[in-house]
Amino acid sequence: MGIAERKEREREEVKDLILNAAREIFLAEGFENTSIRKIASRIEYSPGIIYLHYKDKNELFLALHDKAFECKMKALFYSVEHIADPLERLKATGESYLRYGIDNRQDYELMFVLSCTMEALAMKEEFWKDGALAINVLKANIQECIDAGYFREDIDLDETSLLLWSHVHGLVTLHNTERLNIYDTDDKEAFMFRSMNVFFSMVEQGLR
Amino acid sequence: MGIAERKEREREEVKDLILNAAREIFLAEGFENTSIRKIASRIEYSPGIIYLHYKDKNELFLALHDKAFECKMKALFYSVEHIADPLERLKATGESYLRYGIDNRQDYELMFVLSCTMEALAMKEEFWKDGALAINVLKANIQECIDAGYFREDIDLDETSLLLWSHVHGLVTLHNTERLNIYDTDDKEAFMFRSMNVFFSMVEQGLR
DNA sequence: TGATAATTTGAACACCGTTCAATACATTTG
DNA sequence: CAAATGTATTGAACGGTGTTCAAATTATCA
Repeated sequence: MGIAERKEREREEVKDLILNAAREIFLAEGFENTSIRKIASRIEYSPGIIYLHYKDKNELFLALHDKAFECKMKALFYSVEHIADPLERLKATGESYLRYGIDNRQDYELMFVLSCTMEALAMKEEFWKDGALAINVLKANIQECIDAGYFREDIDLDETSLLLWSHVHGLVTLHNTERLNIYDTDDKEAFMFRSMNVFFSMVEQGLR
Repeated sequence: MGIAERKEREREEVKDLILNAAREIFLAEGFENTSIRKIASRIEYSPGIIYLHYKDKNELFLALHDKAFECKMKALFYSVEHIADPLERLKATGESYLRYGIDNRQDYELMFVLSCTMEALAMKEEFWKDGALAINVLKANIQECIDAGYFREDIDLDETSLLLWSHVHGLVTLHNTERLNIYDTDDKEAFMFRSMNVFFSMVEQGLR
């Protein structure tokens, strides 16, 4: 029965078409300006088609979220995998995260800010697959730092990972929402990275 | 010339009416659901009236932003003013900030997340009055910690204040956007405060 | 080829921010 | 006091939004 399979394949193709168009518009124009009608007209279908593949706009953006997460988080951790020293790798991860967050605002918003994606997620059971994975890599890295004698042994992996994550997340979001303008600095990015250096030197000394 | 003054007073009254209605709806239903039409109908005026007092929706929200900032930041710093020890006061400030951020999501979003307010601000010249003020209090507190011998003398006030701010801001925003759900904890709030304690113990040891 | 099933459409609904000619009201003038 | 002027407010209209669903189109099967 090759016919049913072809149908299924064609369905998936349209679904991908939608997702890619959505992604393109989203990256170029942001969440607010990515409308169902725009997506539909870009792929030369009627608006209704989207609702035959995604329950609503939230679910479409959740699909974008998942794809970005899958792709970008893997790339992030992969890019620092070669660094043998766990503390150096931890620092490099933070720097890459910050770099990525400010160079890819839309993606970052999709993954870590927008709540429409979380609303869609809450409707599902499979809570956090890739997200949990990323946190696990971070926690493993912290454990390595403990094992290597950089950090003392009694620190909690969850608490410490949140401590690190919230710091870089805070930097990215303050930057991306223009809140760093209160600081009277010419080069905001350099300023952030300097602040991050202070943070890491503090981590190095303070978790020992 | 009492007549012109009365007119002016009436104008201000309507402007305040708008602002208060906007605030009420915003607090109850969030940014997305606060529409010009809803605000107008609540105060029993037509939608057009709002545009006679505010250039657009962004400027209306900037007014809400300014009011929240003026009121809430003052209250925050005032609530810890009595603590003599600078390090203890710094910790208390962080805890109050976190507490406020998660107990008042809408207000927090208004002050530190929404970019519509920043877009409206960018159109104005008077950049950051209250915001800068808040950062200055924080920087002064850090300076006191240096003077009291808690922190070493060569740390940079700007970098360190950003370090502290971005941490608590990160915690609040991760919490408020449901991103802490990746952690398998029952009590997210307690978890955050524990993480913050680790952070402060790290600050204490790492900035000395 | 005709009947049936699956796919896709696009008009319709109830909203949104924003504008602006027209209306309603207040004040001043004759 | 009435008419004329000036000001404040209205609300319909414009071009958008997410979403639904009867209807039209297209593809498969007998």
